Amino acid sequence: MATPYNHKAIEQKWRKHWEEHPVNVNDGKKPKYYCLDMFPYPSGSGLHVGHWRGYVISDVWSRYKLLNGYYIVHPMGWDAFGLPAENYAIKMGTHPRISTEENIKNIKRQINEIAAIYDWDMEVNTTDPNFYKWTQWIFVKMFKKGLAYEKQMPINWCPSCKTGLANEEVVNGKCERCGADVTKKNLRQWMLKITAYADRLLEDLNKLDWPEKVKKMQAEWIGKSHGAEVDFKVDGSGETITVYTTRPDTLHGATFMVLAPEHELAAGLATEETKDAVEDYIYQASLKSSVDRMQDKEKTGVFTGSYAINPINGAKVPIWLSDYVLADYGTGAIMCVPAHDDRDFEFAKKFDIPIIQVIAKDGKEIENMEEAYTDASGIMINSGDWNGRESAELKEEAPEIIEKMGVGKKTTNYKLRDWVFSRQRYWGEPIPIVHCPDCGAVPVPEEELPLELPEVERYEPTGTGESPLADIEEWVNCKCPVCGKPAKRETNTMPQWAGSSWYFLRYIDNKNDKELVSREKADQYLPVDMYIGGVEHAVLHLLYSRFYTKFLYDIGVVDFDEPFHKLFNQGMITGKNGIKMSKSKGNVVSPDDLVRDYGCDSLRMYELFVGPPELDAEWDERGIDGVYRFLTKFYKLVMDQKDAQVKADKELLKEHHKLIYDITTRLDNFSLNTVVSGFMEHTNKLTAMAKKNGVDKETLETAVVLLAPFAPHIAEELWEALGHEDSVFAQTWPVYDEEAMKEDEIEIAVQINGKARGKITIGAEEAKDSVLAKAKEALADKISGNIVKEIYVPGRIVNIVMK
RNA sequence: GCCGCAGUGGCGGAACUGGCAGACGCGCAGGACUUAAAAUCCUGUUCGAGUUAAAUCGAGUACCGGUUCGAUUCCGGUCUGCGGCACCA
Repeated sequence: MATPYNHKAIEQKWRKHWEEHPVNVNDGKKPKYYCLDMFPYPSGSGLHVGHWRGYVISDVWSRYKLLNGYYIVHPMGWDAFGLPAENYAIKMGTHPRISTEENIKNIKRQINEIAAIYDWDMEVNTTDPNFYKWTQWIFVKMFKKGLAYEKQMPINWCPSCKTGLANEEVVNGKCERCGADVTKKNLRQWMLKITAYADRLLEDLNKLDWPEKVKKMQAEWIGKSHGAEVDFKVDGSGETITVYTTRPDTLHGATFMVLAPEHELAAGLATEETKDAVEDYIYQASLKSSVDRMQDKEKTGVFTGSYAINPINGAKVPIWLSDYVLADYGTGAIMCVPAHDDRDFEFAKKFDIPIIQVIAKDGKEIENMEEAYTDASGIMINSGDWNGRESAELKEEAPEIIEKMGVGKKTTNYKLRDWVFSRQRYWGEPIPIVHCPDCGAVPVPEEELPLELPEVERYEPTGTGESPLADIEEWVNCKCPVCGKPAKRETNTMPQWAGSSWYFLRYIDNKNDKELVSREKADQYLPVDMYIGGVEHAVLHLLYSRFYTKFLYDIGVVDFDEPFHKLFNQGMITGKNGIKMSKSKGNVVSPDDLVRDYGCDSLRMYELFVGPPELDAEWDERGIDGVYRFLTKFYKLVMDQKDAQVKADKELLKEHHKLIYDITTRLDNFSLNTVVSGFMEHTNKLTAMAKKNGVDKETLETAVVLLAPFAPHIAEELWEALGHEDSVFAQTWPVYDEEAMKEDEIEIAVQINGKARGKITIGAEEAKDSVLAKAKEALADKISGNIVKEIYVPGRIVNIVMK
């Protein structure tokens, strides 16, 4: 009788062994495979079983690649700057550096419990000056290329986090981090010109092996649209108002025009009579938060008293102001075609403005229009020269026609805005800029980087729009790097995304103090082959990283312009009733107890077994018993049979190759939950076979190698028990033989009129006639009346159709 | 409002290109071992009818309809849940 499965002893033994004899070694000959996890921020609550799942998935995949002959680049690090870390420190009444260090220690311990093959020599921490030196260096490079610039403008402001936010960080009008309503604040900001990369960010999505959902989200976020700018002269003044439209085909139907209240000409268009109303409207609009403005479904507006001339037909159209027009998209002014746009229609109805239909619907002009006809299909009417033309065609051609007429031009617009890059918070990379009264904004010389974050007594956000760094006079006051005159340092810091936008490049050369990454190493180990993490970063981190990578490609740091070849989004593990795990909800499940009670191998397999890896799953730990029982069974099977001296017969050989086939194909499809059930099924089968005639050693060895990526400790233990001195991870992934899997005889179902009525056993290659004869014989008592049709799908099914 | 994803036993889920729906696991029920319990092993487990037990029959993959010899799978419509976008002209 063999000793029972003792997970504690086995896991301890091999953990120690692997520390001394790593299994993933770079011999310089093997091809590389870079498998990356989204690195965690060192939260105070530690890892929960949801984080674990992601890391288990990436480790299983890494070990699978390892067994396929790759050297695995599989690093881990800490996204330790930023709001979450700082907010946590404020709550705990400690310094973020201290709490961050403590949290990292705890999380690192937890991560080591996963027994993943992370290479800790590659570890990075975004708050390490040797790391953020390069975060600052990238900023300086961007500044020198004109991609980082200062601007005074109303930006998204989180009153709770007391800092400005990027557009991407505002979700449904709320702060992505804390959920507070976002307001506007007029601040001097550092901006990154991500819009300069809009086209490439959009086009290159085609190159990526990413979930369609994420690609679509990015494409929509970039929001490219084609159209035209059209110039409308203001009647009786020299002014011109340019509008942007995607529907220039409807130009004849423009019966009014609307400007955003923030438009620079807005106030000036008022006449004596309208002056008070216009000024009041502009003032009221300025008080509204973006949330209010978004949620006000009822349209408001004010007539300026001025008119514009429609350049296509000379019609005089009233100019209105309304806050449904956005100041920062297009030109901040639109032409309004109420007949063919829902919003314009609503506005025209409310303020009693004429509606002129210019595209026939079903060949007709609509009487008593009740809603806008927004399809760009139909024949043009009421459109002068354009009458009779097809609107869809005209939509494409109109921009050029307008351009030829000299009243506008063809143009393209994006929803993507430049990236608000400065934060009025302490815990971030200082922006390496000096403000000189004579020279203006001057970058800190590259050789002086890193510009270290100074110690402060009070690091809490001020809420004034100034960073806490502004209070440190000895730090703020400095000399201009260009002229040497007294100057002041920039006191804003960078957002959390700054470090995470490029950290994956640094892992492979994390000790290099001359370069961000050596070109030689970059060429050898980059880019990332597989990136695994949650979907919540679809338009934040993943978009920013692509932008950074393209920039670094442009300045020759790396030779690729997309960072992550393949992306996998694992589903979230939630608490009961699908509620997100969080400390405040008190439903966080820590992996620690489960590892202690069931072992790492069990938890690893259970994390996969809970459901398809890409879907969310409610955590219910009762099921872990099943996985533990499976490992116990598997252990017993191998230990009982290892010295049985059984020779593989045909049945065993068949089972052997089916096992390889099932596990490999399911793994290749990333169907990790069914890999686990596949192991259970085959182990049950092998256990039954063991009771009869025993199981051959080769089959046991194969099973152990296949199990290794999932349950590495037990696999290594059993590999040793099978008499091997090398590691199970030094083996190669088994290959199945289709011939060996073939069945001689198969059982198939026989249906009558599509309903299963019996079964017959046939030869694998048996001819149709013979099979049908057998089927009819087997179901003779159920066949009556006329047989209309007999169907045989080879090797699958017989269906007899009767009247 | 628009777009996307999903809906299968008591529960998590499986079913490859249309071919025996419910694999595997949890839970539950019964049994074996035990003085007893735990652990382990065996048997059963979609619902309903039927029977000592079976055989057998009927219904069944959110709902309604269609295509097909045959539909969880394909098509059309409806409902529900989740996610994304949301005055972007």
